Amino acid sequence: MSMRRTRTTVTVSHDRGVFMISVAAELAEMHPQTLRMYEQRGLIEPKRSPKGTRLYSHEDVDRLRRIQEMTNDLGLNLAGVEHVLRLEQIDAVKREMRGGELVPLKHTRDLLPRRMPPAEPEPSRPRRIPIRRDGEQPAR
Amino acid sequence: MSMRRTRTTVTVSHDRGVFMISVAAELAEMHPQTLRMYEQRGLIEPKRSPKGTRLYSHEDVDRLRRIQEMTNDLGLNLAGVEHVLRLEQIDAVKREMRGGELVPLKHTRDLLPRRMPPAEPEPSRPRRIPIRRDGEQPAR
DNA sequence: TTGCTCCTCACGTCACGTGAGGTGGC
DNA sequence: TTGCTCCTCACGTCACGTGAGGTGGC
Repeated sequence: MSMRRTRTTVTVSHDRGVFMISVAAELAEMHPQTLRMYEQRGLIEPKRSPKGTRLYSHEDVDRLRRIQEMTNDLGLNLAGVEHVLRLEQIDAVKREMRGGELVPLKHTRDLLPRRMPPAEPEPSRPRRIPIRRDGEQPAR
Repeated sequence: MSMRRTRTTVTVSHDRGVFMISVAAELAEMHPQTLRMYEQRGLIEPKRSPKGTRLYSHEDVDRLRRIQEMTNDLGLNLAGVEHVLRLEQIDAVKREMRGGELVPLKHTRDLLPRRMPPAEPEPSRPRRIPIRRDGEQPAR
């Protein structure tokens, strides 16, 4: 009867990488390949085991579910998801330095980078650089 | 020399419909057809002349340029634009009833409608209702 | 061997912008 | 008549999700 433990509660730190990709995918109700894609786009950054296997934390899974929500329920594309998450980031920072003036949201976008901040590997690419107003005025 | 006015400044109320679609489109640097599309999706609601011609206000054009920015520079799709504009709306309301507690943004999305509020004619449609986790587990 | 991991490439579907086509009134 | 408006329909392009194919180590 070596140390028979009945019911043990294991506490896992919220940001510790514990789920391999198949498990994380199942928890987040996503395709594993999708998780890899999101990582490539810089939406999520799972830890890695020494062998290189992705390890997702509880926080990571939560984030994935939020992304899932925006993507599936609200229909945002990934650029939209990135933008919203960034807005929340900014909002969190502003709340942190509370007590000061609240910056009116109309100007908040001035704080947003046109390109992603240093940490992010890939910038959100513009969809198109259209040549607009073409064929609108024959010759003027 | 009947009433020769040199340099008159006309003041136009910011929400008064004054630009017909071709002008508004040029000011916003968009295709007129795009403006019609945005209206159909509930992103913009220009006034109408008695004859039914759309009349865009300065506010409308500003809004169009903001949409343009999100769409072209940041790559958001229209669902994303709707969402962001709605978030700002909520934020504005919260700021209005200032002095009270700030609602943490993590919970802000609980205030968001799954479907659009009364004023909006068309709800943002979900992109897909995927049957996920298919082909992931053969038989379990 | 099986079942996972890693990766890259390719295809199908959908959103969205815009062109076209036909109407009607200054 | 011309040039605008209105509308609807259709097509091309791109994003994104996912399947497939081939690798390697418990």
